[in-house]
Amino acid sequence: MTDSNPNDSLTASSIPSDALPPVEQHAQQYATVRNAHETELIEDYVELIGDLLKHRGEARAADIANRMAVSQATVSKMIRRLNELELVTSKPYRSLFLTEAGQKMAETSRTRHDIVLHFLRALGVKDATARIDAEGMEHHVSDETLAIMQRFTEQQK
Amino acid sequence: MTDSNPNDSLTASSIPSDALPPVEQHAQQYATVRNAHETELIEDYVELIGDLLKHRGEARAADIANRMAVSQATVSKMIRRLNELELVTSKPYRSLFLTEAGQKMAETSRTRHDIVLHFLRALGVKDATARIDAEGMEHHVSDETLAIMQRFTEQQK
DNA sequence: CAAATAATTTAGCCTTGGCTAACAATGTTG
DNA sequence: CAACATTGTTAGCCAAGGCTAAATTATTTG
Repeated sequence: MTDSNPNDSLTASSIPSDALPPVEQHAQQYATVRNAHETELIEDYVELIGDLLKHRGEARAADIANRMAVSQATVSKMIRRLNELELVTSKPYRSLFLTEAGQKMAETSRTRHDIVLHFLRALGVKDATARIDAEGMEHHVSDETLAIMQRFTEQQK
Repeated sequence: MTDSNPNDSLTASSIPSDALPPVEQHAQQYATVRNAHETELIEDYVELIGDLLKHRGEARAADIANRMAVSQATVSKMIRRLNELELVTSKPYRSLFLTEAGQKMAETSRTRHDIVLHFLRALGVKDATARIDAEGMEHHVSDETLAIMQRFTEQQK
């Protein structure tokens, strides 16, 4: 129980963090993360498709592949999934469109993404780093934290 | 090549949040996240094993399974992987131990985790939420951002 | 100390999300 | 308009990380 971790420079904080949480709470943490992982790639695709439609007028599989640094085959397969999930509509060899559900998801993702990105910049993180971090963090930030981030960013202006 | 970006010549910081980043940068963001995904489960296991050893004196597969809300079979399979990666040592049907590399990873992960957790609490996020968010965020926070988070937390004291 | 219980491992299955290679459709251009 | 280039799809492979069921190995206890 006595913690003498030399690398932990934060043990002086008011709330100690070196105790194991109760099993149920701990399990909940991991389960939440696993759950996020199932949806985050989907959200990334939908968000990107929405962005491409907005800024380029069309979303082509080749563009997605380039922007995600992934093969076209991977994109093609994923688009089939998005179709099954009724998030996009597509005709073979033609550009993509978002369904209503897809648009809603794209918007939500984009908003979350922007809040996290702006927050990181407001904190003082360099742009390139903030973009990378935001991409990874956005799917793991609760609504509660998101609201706090947004407030923080507003106050910095 | 489609998707040439007319805004590529602008400096990063002047790109408004609703513009698409240059393809290479965008690709880098996604690649970084994919890369993080490959290691984060490993890190979670190693971190948890380290915590169990520290607080309970031993790390048993059943405890890991309970705390991760995952089957024992899944844990057993993962332990084989951790062995191959030379992060843990184990004899069949016996408790686990971390190798030197494993200990180092556990410590690093724990430190990152704590910094993020303390930061979120310093921001004003409720404890239970902060724990869940920290679990998901920790693997996606760059060293740069981590340092800023730590500084922020210190100033709040 | 034998039997019951608990813990661990193995086997075999599934889904996801990558890949390459080959093929098909579309677009471009000499 | 025929040939070439680009884009999209399909087939088939792989590894990771879940699961259940069954077998194996401790551990506890009557």
